[in-house]
Amino acid sequence: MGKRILKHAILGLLSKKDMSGYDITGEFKEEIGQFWSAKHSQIYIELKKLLSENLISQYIEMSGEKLERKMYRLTSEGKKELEQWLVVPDETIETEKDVFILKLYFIKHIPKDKVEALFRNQFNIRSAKLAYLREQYQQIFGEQHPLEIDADQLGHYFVLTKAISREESYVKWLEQSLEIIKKREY
Amino acid sequence: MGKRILKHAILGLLSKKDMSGYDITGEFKEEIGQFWSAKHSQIYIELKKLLSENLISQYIEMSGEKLERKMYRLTSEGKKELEQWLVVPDETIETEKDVFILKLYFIKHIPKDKVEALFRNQFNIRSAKLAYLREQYQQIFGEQHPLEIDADQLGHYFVLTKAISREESYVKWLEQSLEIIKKREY
DNA sequence: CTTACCATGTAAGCTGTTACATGATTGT
DNA sequence: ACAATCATGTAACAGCTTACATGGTAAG
Repeated sequence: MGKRILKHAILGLLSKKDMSGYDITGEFKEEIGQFWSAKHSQIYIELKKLLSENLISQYIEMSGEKLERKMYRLTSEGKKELEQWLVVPDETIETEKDVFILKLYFIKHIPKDKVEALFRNQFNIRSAKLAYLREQYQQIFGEQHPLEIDADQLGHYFVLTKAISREESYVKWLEQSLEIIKKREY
Repeated sequence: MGKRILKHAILGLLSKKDMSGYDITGEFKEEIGQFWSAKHSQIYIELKKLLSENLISQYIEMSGEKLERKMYRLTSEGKKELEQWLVVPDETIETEKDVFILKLYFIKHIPKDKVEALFRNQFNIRSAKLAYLREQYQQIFGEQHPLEIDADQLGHYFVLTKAISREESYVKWLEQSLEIIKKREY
């Protein structure tokens, strides 16, 4: 049996407010998408499953004349399920897969100039992501001190600071490693 | 079509030396398992696929009287395929999934004492991992300067330093975040 | 003798991606 | 008109995990 993480991610998102499948798809393109995501095709299927498990309920909202938005709301059962899942500590850590580092493990088979190109590509992507995350942080929290952040925004704060910390560390390591590559003859 | 990453990971591992499916399974429990891994059930299937694609060849080695080890070796085609794959820059970054941070996004629904327990649990797991990685580094590279590391070991060096950097950053962020949690009333 | 490890494989089921398919709404 | 975005869904396939299944070897 799988761990049904998407199931609980959706329950969590619906705990903030009622949403459609389309809305949920959009959420995974925002900050939380740094740590979990899914495509709409999977989300619509999961929503049907949750509905049949009575963890969520459905109602229709109209967008204009004909366009139906199927809105979903947590049931009390769904809220209970979410709360139970949240407090269970995870005993093990999943492999945090990273194809760039996997490739680097086989660096012996990559020509030196190509190695530098791969590093620069990764540096550009990661730097752009970091800049985007910092901008998000500024827009939402500005110069606010963490102790003064609203309880409703605390989850958002942690997700953003974690994502920023992850990318900062990545970029720093890339810089250091590229320096080593450039200095070495191999 | 998928990206066939396991396929190339196996080709990469076989580029170092001939291995059995069991050996490859073992490799994914070592350092490279920090960035990619697979279970034996998947590996045996992938090896058959690679064999039918003529990217690897097979021979039998005996362990004792009756126990057969099916050894695999890169073919020249396989080596070419690997080298081609290695130099292609990845345009996008996959979501680096992390269930702990996902849960934290829904912190509003976790009682304060349980939040602290979750943090401490994560701190213990990550610290242990970091200690293990540092020990590995010491054993393999000791006080050696990066510019003096053997070309054969360079991939290993980058994978280990990246894993250490990742865990250091994670632990630091956990400490800072737990401080905030403890100071806040919510 | 018994435990841990070596060694390979299949089956069932769940998770996730890509592609196919359709139609409405909003802004230019 | 046209494009971008809103909105929902299914089908086929690929990736991955868990469980089932079997047997050999080495050390105490």
